[in-house]
Amino acid sequence: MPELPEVETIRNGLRRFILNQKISKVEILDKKILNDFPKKFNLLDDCFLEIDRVGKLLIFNFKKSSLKLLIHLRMTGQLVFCQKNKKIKKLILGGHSDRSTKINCQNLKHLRFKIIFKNGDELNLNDTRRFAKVSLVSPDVLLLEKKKFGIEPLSSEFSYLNFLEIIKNKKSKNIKSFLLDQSLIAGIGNIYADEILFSSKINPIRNVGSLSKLEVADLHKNINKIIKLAVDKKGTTFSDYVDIEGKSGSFLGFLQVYGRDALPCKKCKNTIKKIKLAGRGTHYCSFCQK
DNA sequence: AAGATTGTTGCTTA
DNA sequence: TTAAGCAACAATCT
Repeated sequence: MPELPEVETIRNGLRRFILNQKISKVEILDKKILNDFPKKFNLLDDCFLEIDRVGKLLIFNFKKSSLKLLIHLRMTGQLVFCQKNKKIKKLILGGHSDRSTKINCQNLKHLRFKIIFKNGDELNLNDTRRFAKVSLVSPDVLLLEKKKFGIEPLSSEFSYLNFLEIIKNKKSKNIKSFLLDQSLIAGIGNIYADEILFSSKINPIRNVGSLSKLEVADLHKNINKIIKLAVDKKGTTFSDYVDIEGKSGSFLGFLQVYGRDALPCKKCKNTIKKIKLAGRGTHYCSFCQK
């Protein structure tokens, strides 16, 4: 469930806690989540120098090793930072709003991967459904991976002109699947796709080619606006997320259509519809979105 | 108790 | 060549 804003929130949280901490051990508890991982590796006494993000993918850079640790949380992955002897013992840095997966350091049922630091702190990867992917790869492989991603919606690359360039070759594509396509624009998932389309007053069943110039311009603006706002609010899907000040992700209160099936539209009171599109539950207001 | 859920890949069909 | 649709992946909740 974590989309760009949630992954960015996780990245910011992690940077504050694990950078420059000496690593003492890497534990693999479930091999299924390993994607591309060497049998032998040495990260003892190494540490994380910086954490990057592309789309929904986290990229961990080491100080000594040239290898890159890649973590994709997919749908139910959660990163939990556990401090050994501090006031804040647990810090849930990712995951979803499902109450059943309230995670803590002692809940080992869904623990898949773990990094232990020399001072006793731990970074745990929990994942109920085991879809998460963890890789440890060379810089070359990372470059190949990065090429699969489209433009970053919060980068300066995401200009109106570049957006036109992306959209002009996809005229026959459905607008919702266009937004969800990671190779075109990186990081938008189901929640923000619905919110962006509501904000742009565009019906999700429309074809890209049917959009007017004005609608395309509006859509471009709203992709940036919604994603930026969601990052500011530290994401949506963090029922249990707490940052160091004890604040949780608050975009939930800003949602206009997602999860509001059969509820009145916040703008016009018309009933929000829910349909299946691009294989995903899609929420929209048939009055506001034409 | 069947169906829905979420992200991504991969297959099939048009 | 392109895109839509669907199953698969695994676990859990409704």
